[in-house]
This record gives sequence, C-alpha cells and structure tokens, in this order.
Amino acid sequence: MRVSKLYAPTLREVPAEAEIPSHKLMLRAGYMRKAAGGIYTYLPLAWRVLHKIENIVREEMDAIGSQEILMPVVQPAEIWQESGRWDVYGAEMWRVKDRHSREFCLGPTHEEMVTTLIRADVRSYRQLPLCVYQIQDKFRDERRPRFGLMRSREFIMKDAYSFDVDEAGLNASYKAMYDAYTRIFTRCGLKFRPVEADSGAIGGSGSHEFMVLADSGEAEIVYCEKCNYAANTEKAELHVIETAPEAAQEKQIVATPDCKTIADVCAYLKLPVEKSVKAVAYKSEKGLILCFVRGDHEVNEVKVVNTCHVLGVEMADEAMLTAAGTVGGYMGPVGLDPKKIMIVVDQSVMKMHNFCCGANKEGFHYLNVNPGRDFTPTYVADIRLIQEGDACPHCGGKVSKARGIEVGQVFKLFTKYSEALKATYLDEGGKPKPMQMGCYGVGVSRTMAAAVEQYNDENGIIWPAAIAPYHVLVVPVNNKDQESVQKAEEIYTQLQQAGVEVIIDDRNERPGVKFKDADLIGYPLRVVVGPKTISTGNLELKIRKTGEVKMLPLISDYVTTIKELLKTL
RNA sequence: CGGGGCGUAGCGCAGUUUGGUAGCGCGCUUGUUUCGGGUACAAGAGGCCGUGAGUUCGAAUCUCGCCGCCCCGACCA
Repeated sequence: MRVSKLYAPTLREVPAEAEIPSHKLMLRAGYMRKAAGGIYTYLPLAWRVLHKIENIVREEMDAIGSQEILMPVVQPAEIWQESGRWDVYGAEMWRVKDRHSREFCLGPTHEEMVTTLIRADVRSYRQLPLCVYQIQDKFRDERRPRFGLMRSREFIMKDAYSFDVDEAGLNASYKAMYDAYTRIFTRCGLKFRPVEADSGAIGGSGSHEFMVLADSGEAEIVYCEKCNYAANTEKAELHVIETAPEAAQEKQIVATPDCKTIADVCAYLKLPVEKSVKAVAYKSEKGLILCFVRGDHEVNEVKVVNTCHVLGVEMADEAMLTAAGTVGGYMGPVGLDPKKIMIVVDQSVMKMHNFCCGANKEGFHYLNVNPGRDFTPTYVADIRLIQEGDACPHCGGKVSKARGIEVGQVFKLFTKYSEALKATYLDEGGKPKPMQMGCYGVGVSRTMAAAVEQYNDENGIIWPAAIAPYHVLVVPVNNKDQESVQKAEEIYTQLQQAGVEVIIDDRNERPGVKFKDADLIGYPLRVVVGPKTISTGNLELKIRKTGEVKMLPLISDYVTTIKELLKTL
C-alpha cells in the first residue's frame, strides 16, 4: 500500500466533539468519521484493524467447535413478543415498521432469533451440543451514546450461543468459551481481566465479564491482591459484618433539627458513623423500595433489583415518601409496614445493636434501635456496594478498585429462553426437555477502541502488532533524493514479497509531516531511508512502542530481523 | 429522559452583549522555495452563519418553535 493512495485523512486539530483518547485519536488519525450520534463509518485503517480482531475471534471460535452463521439484523416483533422481551426491552430497542406496518426491530442481540432457529432444526439429544456464532452489527438506541466507539448505537459484535442437553454440558461449553475469550484478548495484545459479573435474575455463578484495564473505562471492578478474586463492583458479594454483642437499650426518639445527612446526624449526636443506619429510597414498577445500610456504606442498586425481583429502580421522589409515611432525610425502618412497601435491610444491619436511624418524622431520629425488636424487614439481603479495603469474599484479604472497559461477556442462560420459546429436544427416554443455553459476546468495535485507550501517547496510537492496520511503514525521507526513493522502494518491495504488511509513505511531503502522521496512525515499526542512513549502509528502524531506534545493515537479512521483532510487539 | 453547554468554510475558533455588505488560524488549489519531526513566501478556491417562522428599512446578531451535537446523572458489547 502507498500512503499517497490511502484514504486516511489525518487532522491536525482535535475535533471538538471528542473527549477520550480513543475517540480523539481515531478521528484525528483518519480511522473513522461520524455519520450521526453514536454511528460511525470505518475508514480503511479501522476496517483493517477490525478484520484482524475478527479473524482472531474466528480462529478461536472455530477452534472450540463453534460454527459461524449469519442471522438477520432485522428481526420480527413476534419472536420478541413470544419471549416476553418486546415490552420489557424498552426504548433502547430500535423499532422499525415495514410498509404493511408490521413491526420489526434492528437486532440488539439474538437470543430470540437463534433460539427459534435452533428449536425448528434440533429435535434430538443426538444433535447436541451445538454452538453457533456470528459477527455482525448490533443496534441499541442508547440513551446517551458517547465516547466514540465505546458506547455507540450501531456496533460490531461477535455473539455466540451454545445449546446443551444438561447443566454439565452447559458448564463445559461455558468453560471452553471462557478459555477462548482469554486467548482472544491475549492475542489482541490487551491487558485485561476476567471478572465475576452480575447475571441478573438468573443468579448463580453464571457470568463473567472481560475487562480491559483503562482509567477511562466506564465499569468499576474490584480485585483481591491475595487470591485470584476479581468482580464487577455491582456483582461483588460481601460477607456479613458481625458486631460485638451489646445489651439492648431502650429505644428513644431525639430531635435532630436540620440533620438530613448521616454526617450531620452523627456530628450532632456525637455518634460514630458505624452506629448509624442510612436509608436510600427507590421507585420500581412494584412501588417504593426503602433500603437500609450502615451509615458509612453504599447501596448497590443491582443487588436491590435482584433482591426485590423488579425490572429496575430509580431514585424515588418526595411525593412517594410522603405517601409511604416518611420524609426524606429522616427515613428509618421503624414503624413502617413491610407488606405495603418493600423494606430491604442489608444483612450487616441485622447484626448491629442500638443503632441510630431516621424516625420518619421531620427533624427526629431514633436512638438504640435493634433489629428483630423494633422493625420487620420485607427482605434481608446483601445489598451493599463493595468498597476499597473491604474483605475479599473468597479469602478475606483486602480488595482494591480499578476501572475497566467491558469488551466481552460470557453468560449462562440455562433454560430461560429455551423454556420461553419452547426449544426442546427429546432425550434418550423420548421425553422433551428444554435445552441448556449459554450466550457469549465480544464487542469487536469496542475492543478496537479499548486497544487505543490502553496504548497511546501524546503523539498518537501505539498498536499491538497483532491488530495493527499495517506492521511496517517505510519512509523515504526526501522525495527529491532519487537514491533515497529508490532504496526505500526496494526495501518496500522486499518486505512485501516476504509477506510483511508494509506501507510506503511516497507522498511528496516534508519528513516532519510523514513522521507526525506515522506516530499518529500508530504503525508498530517505521523504516526511514535517507542520505544519512544510506551513506552508512544502514536502514533505520524505529519501534513506535519504545521509541528505540535500531540501525540494520542493508546487506544483512533485515527482513527476518523485522519479522522476528514483530512477534514481540 | 432530567440538568448544563454548543451549532459560523473540511478542522479549530472569533464575530452575537450594542442589528448595517462574513472574519482569523490550520487544511485545500497553483507557483516558487525547503527537505531528518506539521518549511517559507505569494496568489487563489471555498459559507442559505443548523433549520422554520416572526420583529425590523435591514438579522449570524433580537423573539419563539424545531433539529442536531457534546458534557454530567440512571443502562450495556
């Protein structure tokens, strides 16, 4: 390839719309252009990178026996209605109508599609296990598309679905997929970590997310330094905190004027914050949910959703609190009816003694409240958000926090969709049974962005060789110097014939322009040919990642040297 | 969807307060020049000032509506 012919318009200035490195750099370096909010055109450089990621994914999928198919983007409403998700999915689902006003959606995911496909073709346990995958554009009409490819409305995803006869089979499929994902992201050259993830209402140890570690990541994870434990913070389970026994004291009500926060109350009453319980009020489709955690703890909304079996929660408004007989800033579990509103109490609160909490009355709190004696919860559960320094749920060590970009997720679905969509097979005894399913996603376009997010500097992108658009850029330093141009062309041809992915910057530009573009675009290796190098009988090889410069004798087998070097980048 | 900001040349911006013939830098074209980190000079091309309605002799500028984009909050590959 010749840079003079390459469609990669680089920008000197950062487009105002971009915020994070990957978005800025991919626009500046001519990898992509925006068509609408969260919708992008991939230009040739990006398309090459995406193909490389896709091919790694394909190889690893094929290696574990998953077979590639391609399902339609446009999906009929009926199958979503059948699974019950047409109404549940909400505004994120991109709905369209055909000329007859029949409803369709642009696929946000393909559980319905694949399950109805398989149920029609698979009848017998003899046809199982079966695993299929596809690489395709997905559509999610995000509330707020942002950060370029990180959260876009149309994105490339590899989605795989496994079908097994029983849970043992599902576990094996899951394990194979988990291992394949580990190989995929390793081969892409990424620093990542698989973490335990929330699996929604299904429960169990049913899901892992693959997180690329990056400060700009939207996800927060916790990990233990001592053991292998790592989890999405929204998933991380917590042990009950035991509190030293204490004789129960008489409950009393005290005036706490203008003390709406836990900090205010504890300061006013001179109480340690561990002696207080705070409330967070949510509304859900099943009504008000009042959550109680220790004063210095935070509520984990995902756990609340799972505990209460609701579709989702958002902050409650004051009117709902008034209707429930309480008031913001002074909420407490005492005197509320657990049958009328959901009172969800964190497991550790149930171990506390003589604590302080709101009295459901403007300007008053209770002292010496005790679980069991003074209130009745609707649910007692682990609803706390894990914090830095909390005990690791596996080994008891301390956990730390980090940020990550979710590039993949593996998920055990069990029989959720096979039952809803009646995907059954006949077992050896001729009895129909629902298939055990798993689903597995890789955000291909997001993986590309995550790589840029992880590998960049002030000059531009630094691609891992495995997914770089080209491996080597050859730069004749001065187009007027015939000898440089000729030598550069020779080297270019030689590398090309040796199967190296090489590109030559044959533009009639000053060297500075070529170097700036090279750094911006992020080729792993740059070969510079100029009077200086020719006179010494060398070619100059610069490693983008380290900035290291090597002089290779022109009479040496530099092609092999370059090929070997690429394997390490 | 709630809150905030912004739409003027391909990109980055000024001009809007106080209405009066649309500007700057980069990029682009042509010529000369330069040639190891975005060379210099000169001459050019390029704009329904997001869009619709209003106010006015006159609107980028004032008023109202709409559309789009970005940021902060609740969701996900």
